[in-house]
Amino acid sequence: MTTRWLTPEEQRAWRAYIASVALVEDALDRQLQQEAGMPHLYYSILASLSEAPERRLRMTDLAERLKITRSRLTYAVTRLEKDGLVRREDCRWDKRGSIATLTDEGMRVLERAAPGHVETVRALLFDRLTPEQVGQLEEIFTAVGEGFQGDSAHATPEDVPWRRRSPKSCS
Amino acid sequence: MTTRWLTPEEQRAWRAYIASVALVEDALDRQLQQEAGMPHLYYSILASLSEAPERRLRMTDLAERLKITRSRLTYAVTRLEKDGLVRREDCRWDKRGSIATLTDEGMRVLERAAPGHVETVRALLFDRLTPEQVGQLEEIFTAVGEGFQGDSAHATPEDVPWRRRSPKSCS
DNA sequence: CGGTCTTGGTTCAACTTTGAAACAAACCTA
DNA sequence: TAGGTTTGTTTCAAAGTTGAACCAAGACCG
Repeated sequence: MTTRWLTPEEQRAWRAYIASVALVEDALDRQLQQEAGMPHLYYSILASLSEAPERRLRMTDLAERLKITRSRLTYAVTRLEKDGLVRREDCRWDKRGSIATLTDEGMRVLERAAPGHVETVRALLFDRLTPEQVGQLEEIFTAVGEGFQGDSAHATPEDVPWRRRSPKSCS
Repeated sequence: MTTRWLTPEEQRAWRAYIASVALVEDALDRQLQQEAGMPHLYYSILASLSEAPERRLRMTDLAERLKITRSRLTYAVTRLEKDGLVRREDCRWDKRGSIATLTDEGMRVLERAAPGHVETVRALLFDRLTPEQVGQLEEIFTAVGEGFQGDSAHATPEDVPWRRRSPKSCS
């Protein structure tokens, strides 16, 4: 089929999207780097752990929640562990497993950083949207996210290196 | 003021947004890496140049359009130049200036990669949205983008390292 | 059991990004 | 026009990311 180029409307939407997303992520990274000494992803790792039962999560589960590669997570957790914000423990049920646990110190850092982070998210995003737009935002990205369920929906329609595993959380 | 935490709706929207944006960017990067041997940003650089008059743009202008730091752009252009897709020229009007020009080879690479890229953008985003949602998407991110006009709207409300310069395009 | 395949994590090298510092050329301004 | 400031760009080291390769340890199967 001959390429279905973007319509003018789609093009405008795409450009606005690309530009703003980059700006928002950068601003978030800078804000957290300043106030908590870590990039947004690292903050998200702490946040995810804080919400998990016992503040613990297996590496693979954590990687999946955050939609990042295991390799990237390994690197990040190693750093957070050095900073004393996260601790690695062995999984007793599965000796291959490694469990990341949020330390008390990590929890404190997270709690200290949270207000500023939320404030920034508001300033960048929600304060600029109407309540209806917030709803639309959710619907749009929920729909987009669903495109990644099960299949890859991109590049090579085959070879997907990340498959969801069974939910044996081992906690 | 005590922190205005996110409401449940906002929280859902935020999470859907964060997750999907990451997935989309990753998918885009992989697709372009496979088909064109370069990440999305590099493709965008070529695309921006291709639309500029004479396919030339000053580094700073280019950086601004793409919302990236000059340093990041320098690195990227150096790579693209090595690959022969972009050429650097001196600006005659302002000897400090450096102008990036898309080479014919760069144009060819861009044209070869474009169909696949657009197809991916569709598969990931537009094919999953209704026409109304496309409109909403544009409005939402246009609004968000406007938050970055002139002020910094984030982290340190002062020190903004990027100011818009006068539009002497020097072409 | 013994062999094989899969899964959970880490490692490593190549690449990219970041932010501060360094430069050099324009621009004032007294 | 000398001296100081701003602007355009690059450089450099530290930090982060990527993807392939590797190493166990579970799971399966005959």
